[in-house]
Amino acid sequence: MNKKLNKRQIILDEAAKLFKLKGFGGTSMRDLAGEVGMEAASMYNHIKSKDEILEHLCFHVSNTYIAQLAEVEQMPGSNGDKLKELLRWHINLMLEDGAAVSVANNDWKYLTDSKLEQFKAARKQYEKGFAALIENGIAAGEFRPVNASVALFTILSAVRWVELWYRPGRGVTAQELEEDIMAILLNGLAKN
Amino acid sequence: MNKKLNKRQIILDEAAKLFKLKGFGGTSMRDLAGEVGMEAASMYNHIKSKDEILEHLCFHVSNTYIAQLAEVEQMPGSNGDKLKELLRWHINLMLEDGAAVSVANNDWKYLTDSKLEQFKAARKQYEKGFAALIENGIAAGEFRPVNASVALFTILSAVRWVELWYRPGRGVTAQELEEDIMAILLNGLAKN
DNA sequence: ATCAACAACGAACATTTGTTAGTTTGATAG
DNA sequence: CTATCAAACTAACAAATGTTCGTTGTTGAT
Repeated sequence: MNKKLNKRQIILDEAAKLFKLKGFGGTSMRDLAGEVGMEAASMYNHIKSKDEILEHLCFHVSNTYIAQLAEVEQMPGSNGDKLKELLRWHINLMLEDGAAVSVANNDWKYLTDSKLEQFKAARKQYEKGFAALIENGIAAGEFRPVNASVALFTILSAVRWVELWYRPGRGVTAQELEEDIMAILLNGLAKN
Repeated sequence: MNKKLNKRQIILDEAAKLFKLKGFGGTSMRDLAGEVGMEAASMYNHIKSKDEILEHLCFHVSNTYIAQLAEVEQMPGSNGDKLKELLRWHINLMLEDGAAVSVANNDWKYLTDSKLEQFKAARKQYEKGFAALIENGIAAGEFRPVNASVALFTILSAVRWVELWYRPGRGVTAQELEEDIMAILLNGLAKN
């Protein structure tokens, strides 16, 4: 049974890479099977359907997001500290699990019916919590008085392309990346 | 002949909307035809193929980008002024022609072979010019000394989601949007 | 040695896809 | 009225897609 979970995980991991590279619609089950090293039909011993793969990847990410938000909310410290921590976490997640995050960012729209609604709800929940953090910071005088939604999306989307662009050993270190992104966004939001 | 160009334009516009909504792979020619108000086969009197539609949308955007960059480069003023102008232009393009920009941002990977290379080259050219602008600003002491590539992608991707999120009349005005995004990014990049 | 469970396979399926061919319609110019 | 020509239609195509079925090894416990 250990082996079964293992093969399933391989399929999921490989799917994340392929979906990121060619998109959900652009990746056939035969493509994926080729990458995994078996026939397409064989994969159905480990997964239920192509949709299930997408669901797993998307909700794995959204669950992680929400869990991390809850953790940061309970942290001691100023709103600026919390935002900093969340931002740092986002960047690192991109560096560590970028393929899955990319799929959740780009291919969630191919989720089916109820799962789609579920995912959108999860995303909205995360965004609401994140926006509240910014609003609190503005109310406390820590942040520049901008529209919280605008700040939220500016920050979230700024982080998104780390994964599409960053390649280790290509002139920029991971630490430099983290520092510079955070410098721009946190100073941008800081009052004066 | 006027009418022919018109119908073609309708198809292209509707395709941009659908591709943005459901992705290139998720949109069938029959879907598109339904939206346009004719049979799928009839569209081939106006367009050459589904790929041609994608190519048109992508290169229309990349050409606009490059033209605008050239214009800004010739502008008088500091690097900060130029960056500000380019940023403002980006935001407005998102508000005016967001569907096409979305397609160029998300579905360019489905371009075929030589067109794909061509598009990547165009994008690289734009990024290089944009990065040079930032580097000049840093060298001139206008901007905080961050890695230019990191700054570039932070800015470019921050702008990307305007289109996915912004809906007129939903609490935030276009002007507020523009002001706040620019405030965060320009202050973030500004020295001190 | 036997049995059961699992995991891989080849073949086939029903659909959907982009696209082509041939035909009909409808407006316009002579 | 008729010839013309673009633009729409119906029908069909071959290819690709996700998935199912029945079979065949393979493994581990009894």
